[in-house]
Amino acid sequence: MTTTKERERLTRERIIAAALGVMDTDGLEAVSMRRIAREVGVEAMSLYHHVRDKEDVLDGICEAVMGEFDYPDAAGDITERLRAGARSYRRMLQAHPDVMRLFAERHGPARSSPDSFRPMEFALSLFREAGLSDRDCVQAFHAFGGYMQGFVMMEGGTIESPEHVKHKEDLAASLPIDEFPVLAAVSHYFAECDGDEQFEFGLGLMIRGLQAKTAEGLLGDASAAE
Amino acid sequence: MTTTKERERLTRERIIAAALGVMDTDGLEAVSMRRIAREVGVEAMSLYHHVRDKEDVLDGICEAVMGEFDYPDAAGDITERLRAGARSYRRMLQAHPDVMRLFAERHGPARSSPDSFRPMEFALSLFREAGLSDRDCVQAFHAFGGYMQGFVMMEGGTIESPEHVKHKEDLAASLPIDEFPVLAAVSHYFAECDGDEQFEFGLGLMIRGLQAKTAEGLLGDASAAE
DNA sequence: GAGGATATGCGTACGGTGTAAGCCTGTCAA
DNA sequence: TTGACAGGCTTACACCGTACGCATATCCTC
Repeated sequence: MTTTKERERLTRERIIAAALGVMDTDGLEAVSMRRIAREVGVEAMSLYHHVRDKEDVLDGICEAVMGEFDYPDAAGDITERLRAGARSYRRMLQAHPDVMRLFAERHGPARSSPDSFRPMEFALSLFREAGLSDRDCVQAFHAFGGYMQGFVMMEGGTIESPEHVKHKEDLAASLPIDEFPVLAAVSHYFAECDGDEQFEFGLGLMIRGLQAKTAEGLLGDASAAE
Repeated sequence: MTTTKERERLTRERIIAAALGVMDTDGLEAVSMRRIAREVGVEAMSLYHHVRDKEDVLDGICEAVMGEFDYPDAAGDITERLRAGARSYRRMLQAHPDVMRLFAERHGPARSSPDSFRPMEFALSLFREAGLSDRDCVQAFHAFGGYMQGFVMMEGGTIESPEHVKHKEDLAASLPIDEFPVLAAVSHYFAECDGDEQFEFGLGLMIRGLQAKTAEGLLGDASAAE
């Protein structure tokens, strides 16, 4: 006779961890209440004692992932620290490829607990340290956040079937060259592109832009003072 | 007696247009085969004579949206043309808020027909005109594409219930100030932030970065020639 | 200890989903 | 006239989220 004692107690945390596990191994569509329940050794309806509904579980997944954000060491100059933070954020997202789809539904990471605001505070403090006005901190936050999430979203992550990849390549190769001259000319670089390098490139653009902005110094701040 | 003649002939295009309509008015979750069928005055299974499966319909939606991309006039200097292209892309996405969720599943716009490559060719030709090496064209494409899509994804679009918005504001307001000093200091700018302005800011960063890159001139090209 | 309250599990059931398989009929070529 | 076929419809199945009610294990109060 299994008592509540001997079978591990069901909690919201266990449920969300199980859901995250299912998402990572079998993809977002595999995440169903019945599947999560099976994973934790329980019937589907029992989950509802610990979570409001499925949406609540998905929010929990977002939170859990954000909780894995690895705050980089405060070493190097500020631009290097910005880079390190961005790399860390990308790694966090890449570790759970389908989480971007949840972010997309939620228009960004679901921030439903104080903890999930910590990476945000971290980012803002970096921008402030870089010498940006309060106003520009918010702007930069949106700019960098948009770039990082958009980039990871585009670069994929979930395993695409080889057949599917082949189909895309075939289509690209079959394009009429006279209508797509530039695409044809640069397609080689698309094929061999390295994710890390691409990410650094865009990151470099934004940081250079930021440097130009701070170089303007008081001008930028003055316009922000409104 | 309704003949095939008098009731408008069912086609893939009509199906996808209906699906897009449902998505725009009632959101992505409302897009079901039964609902689409009702919309075009038919039973669900009839759709399968014109469409492989639901995934095919969703791909079609992505294509249809990409087809709405409005190529801006070739006026002004190259940076202004880049800005105009980016604005146009954002407007396209904003016109169909939930399409970003489809893009997220597909790791970018589903490019399943030659037509859907046209905006890509356009973007690449702009970068080339800006003086970038072939290699940097691809890098810039990923950087700008990531930024634009990520930004639109974050800024939302689907109607969020007022209750939901209020909940988020309450949570943000309830954060302990000593743990979130920067967030507290700049929160005012989050509240009043204007989407257009934010978008331009990030866009400005990337373009400035690009200018710095092209200013290096031959150096950048030489390293790319490898 | 006895008794009741509460928390947490389970089972059943309903209305939704995507779609496989087969049927029925209007159109058209031979 | 006949036969093929395209393009609708119907039925059916396995899944989904979850409302509702019941059983039991735990704990608090007397």
